[in-house]
Amino acid sequence: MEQPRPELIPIPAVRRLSLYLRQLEAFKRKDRRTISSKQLGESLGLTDAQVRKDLAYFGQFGHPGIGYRVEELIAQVRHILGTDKTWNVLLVGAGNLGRALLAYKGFEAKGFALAAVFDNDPSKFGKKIGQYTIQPLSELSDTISKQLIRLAILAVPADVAQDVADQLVEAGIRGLLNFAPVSLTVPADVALNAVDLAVQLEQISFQVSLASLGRSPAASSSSPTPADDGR
Amino acid sequence: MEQPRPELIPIPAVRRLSLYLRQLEAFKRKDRRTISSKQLGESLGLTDAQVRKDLAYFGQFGHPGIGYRVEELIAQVRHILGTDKTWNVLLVGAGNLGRALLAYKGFEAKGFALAAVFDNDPSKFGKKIGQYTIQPLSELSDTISKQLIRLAILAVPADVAQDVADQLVEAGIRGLLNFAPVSLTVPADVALNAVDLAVQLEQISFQVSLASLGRSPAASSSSPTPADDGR
DNA sequence: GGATGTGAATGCATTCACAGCA
DNA sequence: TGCTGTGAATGCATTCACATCC
Repeated sequence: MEQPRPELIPIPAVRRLSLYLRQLEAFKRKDRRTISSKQLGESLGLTDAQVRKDLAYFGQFGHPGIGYRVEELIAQVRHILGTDKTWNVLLVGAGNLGRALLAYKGFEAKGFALAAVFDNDPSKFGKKIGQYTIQPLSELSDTISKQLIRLAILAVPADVAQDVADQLVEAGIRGLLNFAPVSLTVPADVALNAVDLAVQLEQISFQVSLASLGRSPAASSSSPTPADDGR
Repeated sequence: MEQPRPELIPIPAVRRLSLYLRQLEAFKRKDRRTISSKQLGESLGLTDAQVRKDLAYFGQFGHPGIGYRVEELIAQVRHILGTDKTWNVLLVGAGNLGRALLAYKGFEAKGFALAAVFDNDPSKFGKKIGQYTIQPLSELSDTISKQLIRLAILAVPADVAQDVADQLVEAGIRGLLNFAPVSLTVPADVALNAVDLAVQLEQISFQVSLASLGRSPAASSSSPTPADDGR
């Protein structure tokens, strides 16, 4: 009955929650009505116990003997993640990456709506990208309060990223997704996640180097294995 | 003296290694010659003990009383990650995201070189993007063996991602960075990392929801805190 | 003094294994 | 029987604290 104290929820469990949601939506598209922890786990390369434990951190969603009802669990997970309502998201940086993110249509279905685009290059001010007009950073506070924006995506060059982040926080942004290859400093009450392409490639480089070297004499093992995901 | 067995290296330590490298390169640009575990840790929001333990998994790189010599440690970490040599990387998917990745110039400096671009849309075959000519997937094996490519970036729509991944593996790719929002299945000896934009935003949504709700009466805490990074 | 490298202690996260419900 | 939810047991990762070296 009691909601579990958020403090004791493992961060990895929250990350997996997003993956469960993605799988559940895929199962729903295939008209699956219910799913067991075993099946959901297998689709992600996880054990059934892991799936049950993760979900149990947030409440009791399953039905003994049945499993989880797909549609019901989707609604629950969306509610937990906060994506049952739509978030307005602001983008800073109208370079290549920024424009690609703008063009990506997958957001809306996931509960995020691009609401405004900013850049610090005066030559871009007023120009339109699709439906969006590029605004100068000086209009940040205004736009944020008028459109109730709380989340921002940062797709600016590394050398200005901290400066822009500071302005965003100052203007009231509560969560930040950083694509610039630098480590940002923000107040403790501002959520921060980072995606660094080079870091991702380096992780793969490490794994491949390791495999081609060591991996024991039986290096030619290639069982048609389950799925691993971004870590 | 002995190289530590790779099996007992924590995966989180490898992830942080990439972040250490990024910081070290930044310190080098500022002409720092040496750095202590404390300073390196602080720049990333980690403890000194964590930094020392992580680095010690891979060897003895420090100098008691001095710290780590920046340039020396950069070379060591690059060697560990396998980025002291350049990797040829292939891109599949010449859509918005793919083109943005192509345009991103940060790769070379990090040890990765875009070597070829593929798509499965016949109307794109032969077209040029920058210096790259878009090739059909049927030429995968050929190009991979001729240019010695082992890594691939997948920036295709979700519904064809698994199919393309299978072809890449079949053609000899050893590591895969997946941007499609699906969970891929690959053989155990193929390295796989995934970046899903929606998942990243959901994590932030969760954190922000949590903060605005609970976070104890003292919710107005905003100490100008250290850096958190992609998790 | 100022720093590393590292066993030992702690703290988290995962897995096990089973009671209980449909 | 089939499956969940969950304490208890295990296994990893982080932190502590100190011997050691410049």
